[in-house]
Amino acid sequence: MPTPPSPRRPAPGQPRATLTREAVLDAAASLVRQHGPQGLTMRKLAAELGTAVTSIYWHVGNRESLLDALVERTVRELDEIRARGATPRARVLSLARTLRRELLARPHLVAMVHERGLTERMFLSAQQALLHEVHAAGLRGARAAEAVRAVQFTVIGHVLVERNRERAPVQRPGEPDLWDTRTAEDDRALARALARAPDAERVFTTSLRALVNGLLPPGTDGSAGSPDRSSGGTSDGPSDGP
Amino acid sequence: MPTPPSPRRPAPGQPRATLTREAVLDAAASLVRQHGPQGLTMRKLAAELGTAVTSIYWHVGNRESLLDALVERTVRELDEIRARGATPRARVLSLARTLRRELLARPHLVAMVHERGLTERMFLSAQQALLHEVHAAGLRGARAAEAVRAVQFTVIGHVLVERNRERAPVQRPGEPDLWDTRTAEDDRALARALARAPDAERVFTTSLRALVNGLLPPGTDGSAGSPDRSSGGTSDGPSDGP
DNA sequence: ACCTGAACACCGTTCAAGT
DNA sequence: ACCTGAACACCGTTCAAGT
Repeated sequence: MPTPPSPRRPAPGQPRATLTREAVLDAAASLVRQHGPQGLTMRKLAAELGTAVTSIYWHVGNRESLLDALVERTVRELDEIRARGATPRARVLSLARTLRRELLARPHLVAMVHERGLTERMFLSAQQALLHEVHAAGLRGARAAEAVRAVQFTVIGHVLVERNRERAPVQRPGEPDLWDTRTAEDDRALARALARAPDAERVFTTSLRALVNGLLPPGTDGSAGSPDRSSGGTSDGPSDGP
Repeated sequence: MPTPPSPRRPAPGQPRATLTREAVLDAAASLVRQHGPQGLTMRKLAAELGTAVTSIYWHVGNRESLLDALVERTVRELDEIRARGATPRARVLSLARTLRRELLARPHLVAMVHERGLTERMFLSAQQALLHEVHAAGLRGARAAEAVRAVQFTVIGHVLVERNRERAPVQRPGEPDLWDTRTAEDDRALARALARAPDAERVFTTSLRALVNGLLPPGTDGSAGSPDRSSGGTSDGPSDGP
């Protein structure tokens, strides 16, 4: 949310307004977003800010605590996610989609959060919100916990794979034949479903909707619209969607 | 680019014979497993091997392609995962558990695979195997693809969170009260289910079993509710691998 | 074919010294 | 309170020179 409103233009050697900790963090975050943590060197950062390398140390201590501050900021940003929508179902979907978008917007920072063991902390607010909706939909106890986790892991998994495809080597056209021959085993629809590289957001929304339909009990939501699936006797696991 | 030298066999017990590419990779992998990629410096590696820093360059080119080779090796190792068990259900579970174990055994290397966009490639073999079982259980087309992805994402999600807990800051005792007050909302069982830090493997197996029960159509498997496994030991995975 | 030390450019960090 | 350059230890990499 806090965007760079800094009036500073990076003109190396040019005197400017006083250097502030916020300005250092902004410039550092920008470098990390573009080139990852190893693209952030104290000397490049100083050049970007037009100061001496050593000035930075006064404001942020050292490189490690600078990265820590960036991580802290990221956690705080992800913590501000709120649900939107009328029904629990819609609100869960909105949470998942927002989560996905925010994670994809800062992959390097998210990776740094993970390295520092703060992934769960980062998800805490979203987890609480998911929990609230799942509760509102009627789930309790272990069932509710499972549902929250399922959504969370699905988001993580999708983001991971998407992020991976972005930086994947060429492979995109040659990919299908990994699946064709006997791999997909006489099931062409499956082969396509697995090998295709379509609109990632659509795929995400679709499979998440299916998951939510399987997880949440029917009837809490007018928009359910799908014929109820019979699950055998005791089994109550998530079914599919449309 | 330097060509790979002939596969000469170094004396098994002896730490110091002639320097070989394999020996370099082994030592490098060991350093990465212990301290992560940034713990691998060419100079430390040379010290470890008892050679001059520059000798390494003859065998592996440079640091970047050394890391590439490590990644390649990791992908190859994860590619060797095989299913075990009698029923599709059991085989899916065994695949997931083996996958989890192998991923947890080399978190840094897995992260490097991901950075290079090879995550999907690394999962390819497991994905094919999962697909085979899901097919055997009777799923087809998009349903089968969804099931494979669900298992895959669940494994990834669990490994991510587990890994995260390992390196998380203290927080373990203070964690529950994040959930207590109005967070878990009058549902104490839920609060405990979400905040607890119990045997991670058990949690994994339990939620995966639930997922599989929900995904696979009933009737293909007689052992639906069998209370067979209660031992804590890791009993199913093939301990193949280098 | 394999190994070596010297040398270079870059890095994070400290510190005495400035204002 | 803030900023600075010099200096140090460490890094990856190149290269001419050894065997």
